[in-house]
Amino acid sequence: MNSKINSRVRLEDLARALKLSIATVSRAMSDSSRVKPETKQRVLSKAKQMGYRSNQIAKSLSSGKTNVLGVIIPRYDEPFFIEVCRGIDYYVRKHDYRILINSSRNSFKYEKENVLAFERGTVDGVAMCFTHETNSYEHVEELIDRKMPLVLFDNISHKIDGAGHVKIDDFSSAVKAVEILIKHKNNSIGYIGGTSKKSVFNQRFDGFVEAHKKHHQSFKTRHVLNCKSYHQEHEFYEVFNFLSKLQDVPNAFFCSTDNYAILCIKALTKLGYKVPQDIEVIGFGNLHYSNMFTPELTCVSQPSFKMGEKVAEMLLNKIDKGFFISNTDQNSEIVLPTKLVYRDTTR
Amino acid sequence: MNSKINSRVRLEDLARALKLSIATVSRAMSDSSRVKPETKQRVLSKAKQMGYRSNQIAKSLSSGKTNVLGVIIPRYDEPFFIEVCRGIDYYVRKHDYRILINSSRNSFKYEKENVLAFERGTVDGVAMCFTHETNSYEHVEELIDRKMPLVLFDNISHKIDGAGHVKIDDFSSAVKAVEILIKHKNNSIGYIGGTSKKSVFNQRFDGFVEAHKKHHQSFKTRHVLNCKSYHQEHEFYEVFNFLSKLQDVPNAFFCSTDNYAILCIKALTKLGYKVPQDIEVIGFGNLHYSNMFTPELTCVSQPSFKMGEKVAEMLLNKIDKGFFISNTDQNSEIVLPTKLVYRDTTR
DNA sequence: ATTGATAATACAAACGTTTACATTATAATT
DNA sequence: AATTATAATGTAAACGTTTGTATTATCAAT
Repeated sequence: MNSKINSRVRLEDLARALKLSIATVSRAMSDSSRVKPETKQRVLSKAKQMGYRSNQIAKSLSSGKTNVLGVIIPRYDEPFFIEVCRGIDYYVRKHDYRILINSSRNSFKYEKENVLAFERGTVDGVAMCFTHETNSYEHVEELIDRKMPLVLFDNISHKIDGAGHVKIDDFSSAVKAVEILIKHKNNSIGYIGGTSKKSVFNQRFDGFVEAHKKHHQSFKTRHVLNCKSYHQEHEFYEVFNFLSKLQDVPNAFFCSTDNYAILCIKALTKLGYKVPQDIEVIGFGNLHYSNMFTPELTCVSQPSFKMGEKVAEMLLNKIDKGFFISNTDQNSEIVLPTKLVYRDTTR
Repeated sequence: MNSKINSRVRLEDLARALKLSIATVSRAMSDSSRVKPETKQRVLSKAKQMGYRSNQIAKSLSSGKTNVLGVIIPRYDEPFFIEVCRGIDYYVRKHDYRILINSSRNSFKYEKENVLAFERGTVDGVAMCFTHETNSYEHVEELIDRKMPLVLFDNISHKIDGAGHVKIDDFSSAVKAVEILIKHKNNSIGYIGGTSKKSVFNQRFDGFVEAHKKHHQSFKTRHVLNCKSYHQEHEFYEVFNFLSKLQDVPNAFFCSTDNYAILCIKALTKLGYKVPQDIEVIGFGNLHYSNMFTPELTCVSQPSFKMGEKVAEMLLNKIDKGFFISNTDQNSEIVLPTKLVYRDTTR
């Protein structure tokens, strides 16, 4: 069985040493009003002396609470997700919770595995962002059926009944960004973005389209690139290839992430264009390294840390209340504001 | 007590439904040879039908194993640490483990809290990197006393008896990098790095000194900067200030991280210098975005993902063996090789 | 049929807590 | 001194597993 039992101090050991019952010791440790101050003091100092550490597993089994939140992100190596995790962590620590992060490695299969793992009782609630592959939702619906508090964030194409939703308005944010480019008298604007399988990217592209429509301007399909690659280097070549083959390079680009914007600028520079003098570029995200580049990137700033905090807040509320905020409830969805950060890649 | 009991299917429910004992059902679920194939089949299909999910908490309490590894990193927002986590995660998943990441937020106080949390039985082992503030080690020694398998990585100034150690050779890597700059006939080389409180930075600086000594070349103390800031923007101004005040800007810089190298290049560019034509720069780390900058960064490549894998391997070995690889054991330390990646910031 | 071996299953304790309920101690009131 | 209220502590069940040991079933050999 348990191989470490011999070394661990348990409530029982404290109880024996103090000639008290386990119950009293337990209550003393949790500062219950039912044990007298003097006894509490004795227990506490004995606990310290004997190096007692409560067994969180036993506590969890008994109380039905783990004080751990599960977080499922599509991948580790995208700073946005880490930033959201940081926000979640920051918030929940104040409430004595910890987070267990699982990456889906960009695969629906792993996403399902991760959800399954969280059905095993190791977490009190789940925060989650879908991969680009996800287009069926039985796995999360089952999670909800099992009464697991769930909050979804970012990349939401599809509202899930019983889950909370935290996102930004990708569509209008994109509209605003592209409108800037239009107002700057760019009559030919290109779009470079990630896979069209990902809902957020589609919404940002739709915003790109909408801005054109709104201002009675048109764009060329050949100026639109939806990248398929996942590795940094491949992505760069995809962007570079795309741009180098164009006869008529647009005067401006709207990119669906900062990463694409940076790659776009790099490729344009390589092709002899100057940003922003010849061509303007706007990114999306505002990663912490976006202002380390020269020229510093103009972009839509996405409140990733804040998003994490909101996700956490919503999730802890759900856990607390012990019931489920319904989809019709105004609290089931939070849309966070974005803002445009003007830096050096626009004029 | 537990508020979810009503909904959860337990072994007992399966047992009752199948008119079997809990023990048999438990054994069937874990594919024990003591239960006959036909019964196993019945159990499995009933489990599926009733939507049974084993309770990991109960399992852990009973078996003394959580199948979770604790990982303590100084901070989330440094891609190096995330990359190490990714390596750990990648390795341990193959062995049915998960990781619980805790950030110390660059503070020794939180680091101790994190260690304490892991003494509560929620993890089977701990992987950890010290913050720059850490210079006392009772907390980890206590962890070891409590028989917790422990592997330290990166930033190790001080060997801890009973712990495993995984690192790179910061000193020689720095020597090699600076030697390149010397071979390129740079007779004046500067150093820009992080806080001298952090062991890895000291070791890299010592390498910088050693390379000079080895080649009978000297450097000026006024060409050395140990940054004190922690925020991206402050860091930039610190670097920019430092450089703008110099009468005699060196012909080359060795920076103790990629980040400083990038900030250094940005500052130099702002001051009108061309990299690498006027001034060469070498970074340290090889972050995934180091080659997105123009010019692409020449740097010492640190095998962060690999480091994670090695940490994980060592930790699982310790857990398996159930005993402690002593410090004298050759297996208690792994030093991973680095390599110099030549890109565009050197000639 | 009886015996014996072994396969299959059952019983019950253990893991370390929490907590409802029961008991005992203490102090205030008569 | 007896009664009562309440403060303090104790007893034991429960949380859902695993696993050592005990029991029963099965079947081959006599």
